[in-house]
Formats: sequence, C-alpha cells, structure tokens
Amino acid sequence: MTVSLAEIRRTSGEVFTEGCPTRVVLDHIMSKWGVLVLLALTDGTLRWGELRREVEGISEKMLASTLRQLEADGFVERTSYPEVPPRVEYELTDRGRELMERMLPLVEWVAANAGDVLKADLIAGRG
Amino acid sequence: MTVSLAEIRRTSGEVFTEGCPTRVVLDHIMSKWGVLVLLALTDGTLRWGELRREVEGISEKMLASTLRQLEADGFVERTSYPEVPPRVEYELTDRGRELMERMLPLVEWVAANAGDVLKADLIAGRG
DNA sequence: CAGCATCCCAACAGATACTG
DNA sequence: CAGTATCTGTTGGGATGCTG
Repeated sequence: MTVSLAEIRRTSGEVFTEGCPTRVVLDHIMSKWGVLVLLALTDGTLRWGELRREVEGISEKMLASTLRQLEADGFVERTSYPEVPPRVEYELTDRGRELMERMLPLVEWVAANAGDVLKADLIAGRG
Repeated sequence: MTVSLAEIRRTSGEVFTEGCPTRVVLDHIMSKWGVLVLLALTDGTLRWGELRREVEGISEKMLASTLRQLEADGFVERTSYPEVPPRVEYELTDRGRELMERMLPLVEWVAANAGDVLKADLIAGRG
C-alpha cells in the first residue's frame, strides 16, 4: 500500500493542472449527488423512482443531470423497457464497479469517523 | 476486500439521510478544492504560497476557506511561526493521513482512467 | 508573506408545472 | 412511471484592494 502522490504524478502527470482530465472526472464522481447516486447503485440495479427515494433530498432535475453525466462517463448504464407504464433501470457498468471498489473504503472510513470529525468542528467553534 | 454498502449501512446508519454527519464530511473532503488541497499536502508540509502555486487555479479566497474547513475538521494542522516576514505551514494530521490512505487509491485509479472516461463522453456526444 | 474584506456574477440547484 | 421545461434564487467562487 502507501501509494504516494509522487507516484500518481509520475504515472499520469497533472492532477493539479486546471482542466486536466483527472480533475474533470474527479469533479463528476466527487460531486455532492454523484457520490450518493453511485453509492445507491452499488447495492444493485435501481429504477428511477427507487433512486429518487433512496437518495434523500435529491431533486428530479439533479437526479436526471447526475445520471446523464455518470452515463456519459461510462459509470452507469441505463436500460429502458418499452412497457406501459414505462420502466427504466440504472446499474453500474464494469467501470463503475471498478470505481466503487476504490471509493467504498473511503466512504466507509468517513461514515465511521464523521461523528468525531464534526465534534472537532464544534471544539474549534465552527458550524 | 469487497466492502459492501450494506455493511456501511449497518455500521454507521445513514449515508442517504439529508444532513447526516457522513454527508457533511463527504461534502468537505470531496469538494472541488478540498480534494486538491489534501492531495497537495499528501506530499508533505507546504507553506501558504507553495499551496497556492501547487493547486493551480485556486483563488486566495477558496484556498483560505478550504484550509479553514479542513483545519476545523481536524484533517489539516496550521503552524504559524512568529517571524518577519511571516511563515505559516500546513500539514496533514494523523486523521488527515488516515483519510488520504483511503483516498489515494481512488485518485490514482481516476488519474489512470480519466482519459478513457472522457473518450466515452465524446462518443456519447457530450461535452 | 500570509491573509481578510468587499463587491460581484454565473453557474448550480430547488420548486413547480407539464408530457410521452 | 419517468422524465422535460422553465423560472427563480442561493451561493460558490473570482477579482480587487488592503493590512499585520
């Protein structure tokens, strides 16, 4: 383990350059709703309405644009069934699952430590 | 490995609840500039001016507020030396290093795959 | 050098209404 | 059910100027 940042620099160059591919993709997947939608889909395939209920607080507009973005990036696949009433399912692609393999440990750590972190905020006298 | 989301749910409850601690902390560390500042400090201690140059494109305002936030969360420590001219150094705390241990594999993967991801965007006909 | 204060704007995000 | 359209507003964030 102990991946160094220097190694990332060597491997793929600019992480700190404006507009570099890495920054763009990071912005997509680390966005407020991007993470939560990806997390929701980690459990398995979900329909639009299920996603909406699962990711509490997301608006239809944000769910739509987040899904379009993740779909365009190849992390999520959308399948529409020609039925009445309409049924549409969303699931992670292989690339999406690869991504989530790396993101889950991070989210897990945050979930386990978020309480202490915010306690630190209070001590520091911040909101 | 293969951490499941269900496990996270069991462990620490709500990831999908509005305003829950996990979401708040995720928003701090997954923010556009939060990630990049944390990454920069993963290499080692940096001064204000070095950070500003390192994280290309960040404004003084954003650097300041990002650092205050990460400091309040206990991820970054600020050390001010009473000299003339002033010297201030920023470095990761133990908690910050724990966090980055989980975040680096993710960033590394993104850096390695960002090219392909954006190529997918082009094929899909999106910006 | 390290930063805070101020002004300002565009983009992101919420609410509502409507449609195939 | 699964969206799109539109309208509005909040705020993230940039530019500038000033201070210890």
